[in-house]
Amino acid sequence: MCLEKPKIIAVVGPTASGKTALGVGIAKLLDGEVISCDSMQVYNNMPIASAAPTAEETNGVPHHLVSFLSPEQKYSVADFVTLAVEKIEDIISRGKMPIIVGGTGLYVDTLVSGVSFSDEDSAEIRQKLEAEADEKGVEALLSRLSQVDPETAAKYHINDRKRIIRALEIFELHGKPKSQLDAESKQGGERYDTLFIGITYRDRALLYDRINRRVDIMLENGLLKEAEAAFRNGGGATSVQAIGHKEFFPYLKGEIPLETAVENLKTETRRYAKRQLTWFRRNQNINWIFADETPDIVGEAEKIIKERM
RNA sequence: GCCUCUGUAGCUCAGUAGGUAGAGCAGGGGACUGAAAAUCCCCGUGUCAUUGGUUCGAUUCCGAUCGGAGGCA
Repeated sequence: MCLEKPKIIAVVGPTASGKTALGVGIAKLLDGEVISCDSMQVYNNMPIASAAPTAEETNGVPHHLVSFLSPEQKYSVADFVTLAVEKIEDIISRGKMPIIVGGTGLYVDTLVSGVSFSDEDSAEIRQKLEAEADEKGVEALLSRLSQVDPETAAKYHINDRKRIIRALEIFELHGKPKSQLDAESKQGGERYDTLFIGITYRDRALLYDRINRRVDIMLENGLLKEAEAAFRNGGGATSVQAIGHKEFFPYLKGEIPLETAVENLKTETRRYAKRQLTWFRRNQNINWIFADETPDIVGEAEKIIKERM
């Protein structure tokens, strides 16, 4: 017996492209609820930096997985997928349409493609491997990896310390090479029948203009204060990574002028958008909408939905 | 007005003892399965300000012109 997979809609695209508005527009159209696929919006100390949807923006449409974690709490793809799957089931059970909206490509793809995770706790192993890398060098770890998992080792550059360590960590924890585990994790096949709608700008310069302007608006909305609060709390593992916080830390330490920090923030955001585009570009199933040549974006999305769903 | 320095990649600057040039940043492309807004890899042709001269050959030497910075007055 083969049950039909649940239908969901995924709205993806680079930062500042207008995903939030589109998600809300589609939700209104289909009586849906939004699940944020974003690794930073989950934290409750960075609503401005992460551009978490405001009450005004959501306009009554429920949004899930936003601003519910304090910055000390760890979060990962596995956590995200577990929570998102629950939310989606819940939304469907209430007869509503799940709409996943977000720019964290790894989260979106992992959720949709049906990768499954086992329980694991590898903090100790990782620490041990980190120490070993410091002592003997990453070369030693990579050569060990090529013994136990030649397929993965061949894909990694010697400087990709993080991934080399993770691959060894997986081997020590599960006794299986990462390449094998990855293959097994996909056995269930796609989790949903997903309609992808992407939003971006045909002219990259226009996207970059929007990013620059949005940073200025965030500043007007109190971004610096938000970053300062995070800084005073020791930064937290998350703010150290969060674009919109980390760029102000050197300024708050008195190392660079404010305007330099702002410039750096704009540059980092642009580069982030570029990486997001690289990620999404390889997904051939995305129906792209170009905001700079589409007067009625929600209308265009509606057309796509009617045609393909 | 005179003197000195300076004009090389989008930006900051190296460099060529004369044989058409290279770094950082920006920018572009790619990767990505428990940190992912993170992490990692690859990519550098530009009238060497303009214009004369010397030379087999000038971005490099000399002159003039036009920008820029500083000094003298």
